[in-house]
Amino acid sequence: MATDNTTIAAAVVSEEGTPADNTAMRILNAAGPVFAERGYQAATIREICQAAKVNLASVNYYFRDKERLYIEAVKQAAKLRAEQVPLPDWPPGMPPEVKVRSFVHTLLSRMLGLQESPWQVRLMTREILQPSGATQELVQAYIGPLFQKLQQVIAEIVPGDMPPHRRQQIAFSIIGQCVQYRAAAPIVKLLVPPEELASHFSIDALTDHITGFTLAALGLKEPIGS
Amino acid sequence: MATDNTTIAAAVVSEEGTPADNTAMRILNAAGPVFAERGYQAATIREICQAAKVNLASVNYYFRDKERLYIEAVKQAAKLRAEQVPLPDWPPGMPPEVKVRSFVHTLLSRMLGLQESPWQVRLMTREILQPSGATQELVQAYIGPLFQKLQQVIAEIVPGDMPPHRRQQIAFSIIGQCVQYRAAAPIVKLLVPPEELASHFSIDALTDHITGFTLAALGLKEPIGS
DNA sequence: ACTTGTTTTAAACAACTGTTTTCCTCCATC
DNA sequence: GATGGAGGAAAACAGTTGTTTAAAACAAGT
Repeated sequence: MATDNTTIAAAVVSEEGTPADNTAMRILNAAGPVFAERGYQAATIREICQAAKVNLASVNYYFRDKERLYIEAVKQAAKLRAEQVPLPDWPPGMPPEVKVRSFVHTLLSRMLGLQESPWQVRLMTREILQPSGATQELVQAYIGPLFQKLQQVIAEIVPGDMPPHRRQQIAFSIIGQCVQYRAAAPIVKLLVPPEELASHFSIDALTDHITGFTLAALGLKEPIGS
Repeated sequence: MATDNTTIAAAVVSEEGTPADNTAMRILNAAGPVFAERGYQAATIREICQAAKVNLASVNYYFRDKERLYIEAVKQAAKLRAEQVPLPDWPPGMPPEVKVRSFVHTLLSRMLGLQESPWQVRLMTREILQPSGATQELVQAYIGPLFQKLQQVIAEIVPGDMPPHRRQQIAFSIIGQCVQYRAAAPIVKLLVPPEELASHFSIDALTDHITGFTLAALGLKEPIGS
């Protein structure tokens, strides 16, 4: 017996540089993209096992359920993406405008990939929109720290006596501006002419706009209309 | 035979005040909430028929497929929601600040319901995140007009020589701030203490914040930090 | 070599899915 | 009154699903 309790993931992911050759790891790596592509229900264990080149029964052997496998896949997606695009860490004395900009850039880079959004992000987006068990850990490991760090940056800008809920609203305003280009990507594509998409809705162009919009709202920059 | 081609919906929804007692209409009304709740794959025809109190074969009789039924359900959700919360229409001479505010309020009201978000919105959110055929019509009938109208309001504020892609970016910044409270609702609930949620993240409170943030960014109002 | 516990495999299982078929009931038309 | 087509009801169908079983293969300890 390999699966005794909740420490499945720890045993599966094991220590750092796993060559990912053991069965459980192969399953986990194959499951992420499939879940991201098809969604929880439409994804079949058979497809995952085929992609991982393991036997059909392996999923139930190593991860008890389809659901447990899904949760582990979501958790690993968050872990991977946070490693790929770590939160910025600035030396002391860095001006807040720069922090906001790099923060926005990090957020957009996490959401949108270089080409198309990576499976990790698509899987997490799915989970966020339709919570199914892994949301809480997702927030704790991935979104929570990000949210806190953003609030710290905001606190450096706004007056000290501003109530915390206002800082949270501002943080959500920044996050919301970034996130939608992932969540509503198909719609953005339908609303914006394709030639403008490439030039003015790239990560860098959007970083410019969102940073400018936000800093203007906070009084650190001229308003948008010059 | 009742379903011959693409004019199914027209025949089903028929003229205006349908008493919704005919079988096809009962199915359509029952399908929306079920699809919104479970998603396309997890929703079963049997559950829909049971909710509509019609025979199992009726879905395939009136709508050919499960997929056609789904598309019709999405379209009707957009139609219903647009009727429930129509876009604002202002008399000439109304100052742009007021237009922005009422627009934000409308957007938030569409997204968030009075209590919890209605099934129409949840279904549309699903479709947007995972396009499956009805997205295009959804954009044309529901999101497109909204986007255009918002750009008109923006055009009244910003300088006339501002390139169109900048107006689009601003429009997305406004929409993004609103939409996330629907798309990422479970996460907002996890990040914000519940007592603050009710008081400072209601539709009215968020309207105040987002309007203020946006108008400040556009130079129509003082920056956020007083 | 033999035992012991773990992993892998192929097959089977039972439940559920969308869809189709078959039959029955109306009800208007000739 | 007979006829025919449309609407509805129940059953059956064919395929897929997650999961389990039972046997085989393997690895290591003695």
